[in-house]
Amino acid sequence: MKDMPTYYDLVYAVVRKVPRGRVTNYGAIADFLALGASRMVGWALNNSHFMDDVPAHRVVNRKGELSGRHHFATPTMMQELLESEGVKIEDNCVVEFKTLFWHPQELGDWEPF
DNA sequence: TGTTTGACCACGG
DNA sequence: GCCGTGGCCAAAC
Repeated sequence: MKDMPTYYDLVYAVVRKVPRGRVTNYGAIADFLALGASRMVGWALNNSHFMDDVPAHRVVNRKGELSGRHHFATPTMMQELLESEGVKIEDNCVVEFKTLFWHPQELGDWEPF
């Protein structure tokens, strides 16, 4: 683990800011953080497994599909977590994803720390 | 040190 | 509206 601040921390911070019962996608985070590469968000979330306060289950791909469910402890845990927050999941896709979609820019001015 | 891959997205056909 | 291709940056091999 590293202490030096990286885009990981920014991704983690943004994901933590995601309101409960709301979901976002990699592109939004990548665009908000100006990473220029959505793949990095996925990589960051991959390391987020070591974090407890990072609700990675609220992050889905642009299609609203739970692309990362396979990376969780159990493939169904991600869906269970989302449903537990009031987010309906059907066929591994977020129902009304377009409506439940949340953009980090909604925070306006935010502080990673 | 160069190649490959990765929880992706945008664009074009 | 679906499928194929390119691009993006970073880490692992």
